[in-house]
Amino acid sequence: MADKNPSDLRAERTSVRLDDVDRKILSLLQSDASLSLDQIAERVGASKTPVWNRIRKLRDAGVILRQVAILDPDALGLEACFFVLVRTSEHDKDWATRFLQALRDRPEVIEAHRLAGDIDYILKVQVRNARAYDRFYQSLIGEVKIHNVTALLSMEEIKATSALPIP
Amino acid sequence: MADKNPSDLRAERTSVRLDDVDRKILSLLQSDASLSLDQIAERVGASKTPVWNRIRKLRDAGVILRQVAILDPDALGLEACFFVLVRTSEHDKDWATRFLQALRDRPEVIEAHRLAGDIDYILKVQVRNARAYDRFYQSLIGEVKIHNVTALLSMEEIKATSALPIP
DNA sequence: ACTGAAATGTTCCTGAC
DNA sequence: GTCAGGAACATTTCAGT
Repeated sequence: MADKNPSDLRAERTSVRLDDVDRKILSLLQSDASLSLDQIAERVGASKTPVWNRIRKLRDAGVILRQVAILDPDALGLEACFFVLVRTSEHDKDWATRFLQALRDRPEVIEAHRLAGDIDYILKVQVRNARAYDRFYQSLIGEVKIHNVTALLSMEEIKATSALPIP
Repeated sequence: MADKNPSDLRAERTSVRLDDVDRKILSLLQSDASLSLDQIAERVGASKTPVWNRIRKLRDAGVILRQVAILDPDALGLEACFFVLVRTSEHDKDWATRFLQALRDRPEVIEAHRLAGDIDYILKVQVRNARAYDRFYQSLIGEVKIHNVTALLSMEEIKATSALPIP
């Protein structure tokens, strides 16, 4: 996988200009990246060459980041999903660095965001069961000091898509 | 690609047995599904045919759900990400059906979970900016009655992966 | 800038061993 | 598990529109 270099000069600040054909291509690839060039060309109503050129351009422009396989958490026995709301008292840079590293090092942490407002961080954590979550939690608070933690347990995944709304 | 038949007898309730080679294959495909069979075979230390048979088995068993392209939200101009905590007073089935449909219909809703505890639902919403979030919010509460909503604005995506921890 | 065709190399997938 | 081969596909190029 290509690393994201934050200092490189890709056109990420100014959002890329897309026409309807680009949008259709992106929309198709977001839902099924195993489609062949022939199938994509047919569905967007163009021929292979221009479609191929557009996909290349979208990749180079950084619109398409990568292609991945989506696995079923249940089939892997990962039946518990928690959203974790974190409040911290520490706000120095050293603490933040260690906290971020702790999150990046733990594969159970699927997603982590720093927030505006009185909750400082939100995590999405996918584990086998509640006991596995507790192990994760104990290990995390053992590694970095955290003021307050609220865990929200998901009972049902109503919707989960990797597809962004294409503007 | 083979169609998924929802009524078939896949072993999704009992988690599938995996050996180290399966785990390696899944781990590779989770981070880069554009790898060729040759490359995967080389990296897991096996030859093409057995690797191909394993991938087929993992697909048929429902462990590998699908293959998608991951897009960059910033490159698409989707610079605002909100986590939305929803409390409702209504708990009848009709309300739930309409609420779920409203979420499924809105492409800004990337993720939606029903929760245990005093917060009933959590949503992840990806939009262009705060104004677009407000439009989404107004439209949602206009469609279904919601008791209480808290929006958490993401300032920074610390980690975001589609890769599950493989047990 | 797109189409259609064609050439070439690569990869997939099957079947034999 | 290995190997080999035909089918399918991706990736260029090129002439015509």
